[in-house]
Amino acid sequence: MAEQERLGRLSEMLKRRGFLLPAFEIHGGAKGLYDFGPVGGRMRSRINQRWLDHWLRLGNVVELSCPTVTPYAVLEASGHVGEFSDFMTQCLKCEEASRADTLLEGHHPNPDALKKDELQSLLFKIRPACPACGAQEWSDVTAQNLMFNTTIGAGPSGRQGFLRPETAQGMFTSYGALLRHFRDRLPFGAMQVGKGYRNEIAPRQGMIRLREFNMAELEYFIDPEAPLDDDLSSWDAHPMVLIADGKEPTKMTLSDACKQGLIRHTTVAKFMGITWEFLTDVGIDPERLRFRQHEQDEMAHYAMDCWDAEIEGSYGWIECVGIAHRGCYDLESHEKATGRTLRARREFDEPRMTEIDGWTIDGAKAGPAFKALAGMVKTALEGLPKTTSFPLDLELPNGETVLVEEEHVKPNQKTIKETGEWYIPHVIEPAFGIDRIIWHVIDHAYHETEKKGEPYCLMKLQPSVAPVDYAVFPLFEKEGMDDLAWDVHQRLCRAPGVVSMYDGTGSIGRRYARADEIGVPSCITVDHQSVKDGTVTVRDRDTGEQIRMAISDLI
RNA sequence: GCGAGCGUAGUGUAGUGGUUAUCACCGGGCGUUGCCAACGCCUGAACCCGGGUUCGAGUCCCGGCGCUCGCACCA
Repeated sequence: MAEQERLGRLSEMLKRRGFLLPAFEIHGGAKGLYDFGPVGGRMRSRINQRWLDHWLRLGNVVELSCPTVTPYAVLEASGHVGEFSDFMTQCLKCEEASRADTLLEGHHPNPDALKKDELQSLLFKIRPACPACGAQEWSDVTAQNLMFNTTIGAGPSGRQGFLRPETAQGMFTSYGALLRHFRDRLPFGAMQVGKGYRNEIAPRQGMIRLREFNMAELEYFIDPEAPLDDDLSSWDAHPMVLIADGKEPTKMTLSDACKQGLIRHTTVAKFMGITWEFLTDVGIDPERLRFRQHEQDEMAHYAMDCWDAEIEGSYGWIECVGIAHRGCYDLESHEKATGRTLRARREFDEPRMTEIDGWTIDGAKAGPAFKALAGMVKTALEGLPKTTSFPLDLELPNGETVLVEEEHVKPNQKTIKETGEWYIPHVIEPAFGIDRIIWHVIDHAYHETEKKGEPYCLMKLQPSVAPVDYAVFPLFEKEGMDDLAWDVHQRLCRAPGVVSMYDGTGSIGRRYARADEIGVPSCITVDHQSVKDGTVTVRDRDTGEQIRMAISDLI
């Protein structure tokens, strides 16, 4: 209850001070869409930048920026067209909407795989009871797609497309360029921060479920046969709360979790470590951070392992990051759909020699004799041992039998040398919900205290993500203090990456309070002495302590 | 999507059919003070949108949009 009230006060402040605002409000608002306001906008871009910098440290990761408008074929290949469509039906009595496949569970081995008309006819045949009212009459099945539809181009030549539901697909489809860039050497990664779109049926809980959201994803391509030797020692000092596959939470190091086989791949563990580092770096309380492994039936069918970073805040434990070992699913899907090769080459330590000593066809004779079947004959023949004698009745895979004469064949004797092989890389994907992370950074930074018996609000943001670095105040807007303060402000604004805010209205205490509320780490005050000797006071947000320093030493 | 509740200045609110829509914080100006939401004076700003009932609607009715919660959905 108290938690609810705190959430109310926090939301009110975020709106009032311009962190987060409902979008398009003067037109009545739009569900699931938010503005980052004059204060939140800066914070968002800082967190995005921080995220990119953090992963760039890996040294083999590049940043991409792919379109949000995505052709139908791309998302069909990725499985999103199928996966993100729900077939809905409505109870004719109580109008409750249900998923057709859910209603038919138990009446079909895999209703999820059925097409629309198959679901429709099965639904009308089985007539399952409505979970809400028990009636058995259902409307026609309609497709509800969670992706935003759009048309690329105008008129009849327009192609169907979607706004992307994740940034990942653009990185998979750029695989060729990435492989070239990294000179054919794995592992490597591509990442991007950007918008994703999901036409949620019921967006809820403020920033937690949005229709347009900020996401940051890394696709890290690895050789599945490479040794699992990622160095996890830098996190040995930080045991983390892990919930493995439905088990009880335990606190242990990533190294131990790998040794016990809870985390199935050391790169997944390493990314969990980097994720932990990033989240705590931007201000997430490590005590309210845990990793939960997806249970087998919860995981996408192709995924080999998946760990979510969950953060506790005003809405309970919320999944904010997913670290998934996706196997070769994505590249393989795009390969199948396009016929393009999306592979990497692995050289063998020693060339592999294969001795072949058997039979093959003599093309000049066998070709005219078997015509269309010649290819099949060749394959079948090459499978036969050296000891085979001809003529021979050879049974082909299609059931036909052909008579192979001695003149149709010749010995096949050769040595094949292979120096390596092509394989489809596996992908480990950390996917961050930036909005959810920003929400929790704010939630964890928001402190309600008292000052002289009055409620006082302090946003203890990490300086690296605070929306404003410095607030500059003239103690009073006269006697040259205003001009000097404005000069200091200008000087700070000209420094690269520094955000300064000038505030000359209200009492000095009020201005400190306003700065504290949006988490400005340092307040600079220009007073009478400043005008005489060029020094100012610098106040620390969290301690309130002030030191005096020369303006020239500020930056 | 269904059900319930709600929608009034920047924020939080009062207002059960009848003057110029309440109060507080808030914002701005001037002055006093001169380092932690100070004081005085002045001042700014709202009934979500559309329709209906009525002599008269912030208030009642209908529809839309939005918010919160529950169910369902979703990661």
